[in-house]
Amino acid sequence: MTKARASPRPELERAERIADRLHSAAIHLLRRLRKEDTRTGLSAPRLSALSVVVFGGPLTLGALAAAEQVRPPTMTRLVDALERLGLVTRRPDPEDGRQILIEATPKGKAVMMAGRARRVASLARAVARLESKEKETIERAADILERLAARVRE
Amino acid sequence: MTKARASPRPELERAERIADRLHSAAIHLLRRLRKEDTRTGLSAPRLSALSVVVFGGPLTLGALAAAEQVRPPTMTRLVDALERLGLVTRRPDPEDGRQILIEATPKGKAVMMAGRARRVASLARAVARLESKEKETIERAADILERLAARVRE
DNA sequence: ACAATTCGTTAGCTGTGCTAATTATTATCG
DNA sequence: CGATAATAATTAGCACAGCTAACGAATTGT
Repeated sequence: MTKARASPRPELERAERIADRLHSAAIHLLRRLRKEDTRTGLSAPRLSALSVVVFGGPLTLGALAAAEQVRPPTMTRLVDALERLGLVTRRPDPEDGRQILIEATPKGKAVMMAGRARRVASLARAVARLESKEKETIERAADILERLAARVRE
Repeated sequence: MTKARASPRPELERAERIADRLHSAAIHLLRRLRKEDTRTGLSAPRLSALSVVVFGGPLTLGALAAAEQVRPPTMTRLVDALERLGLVTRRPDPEDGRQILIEATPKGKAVMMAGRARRVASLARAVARLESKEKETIERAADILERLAARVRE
């Protein structure tokens, strides 16, 4: 705030304009990538949950539900489906009989990697076609967006 | 860049790394913003369809379905719901009896604007807290992301 | 004029999200 | 130690969103 006289409004409006476009861009981007995900034979929520299990090691159902920002009953059914498909296993937690530990099977890891590769590849091809200056911009932007997401409150 | 000797692989890997992080950032961002949307009393698909109707003037059901990348039966039910809520109207196309024209009511416009304002505002508050250099980066990134989304093929 | 196409709807399925209630286990406290 | 409270996962039952297939009404083309 230096010389700007009627400062608050224009600055907020600019932030709103940016916010609006970011929102729209994020929607369009994910809409395209979701189609790639379906080729794993897994829906988006299942693939996403599997991803957490694969990379996040064995974890309890509650922890997985929290990570996926979903209620436990929803996660119970997602895990049911993944277990039927032989992608994860349930096993009792040796230290707490109320909990279960969910872990990825080798098949689960393989499916996950293949799916991720496909999805990322289609976006990566588009990214690779950008000018190198643009590439730098969105590389920095990716970081900023993560921090932004974490800070969006209420 | 420049001095890289084994060029093709590293360049692709870099694109993949960027793609992966963009994907993740977009997911997290939208996950947060979706919560804001629910405060309109409308689900995300309904709000999104309403947005197209409000800003895209009267349009046919087929056109709306295409815009939302959804099949006609799905759109029929979304429009049913929006119509029951008094947010849009159906009226026959005077030039083609097979088609209908969907238009936003004043109430629909008001709800849309209020919802958009809330959603954008929460993101805008986070954006406004960024350093001005970061703001510039994501402003440029928003454009690039849109073009990126349009170019993701296959 | 009649056959083919197009548009929207209906019917019926799968999947994902929720809350409320149940069951089993662990923690707490008197 | 034992009764009670709290916690973890599940089950039951609801709403909504996506799909394909099938259908009726209207338009287009020959």
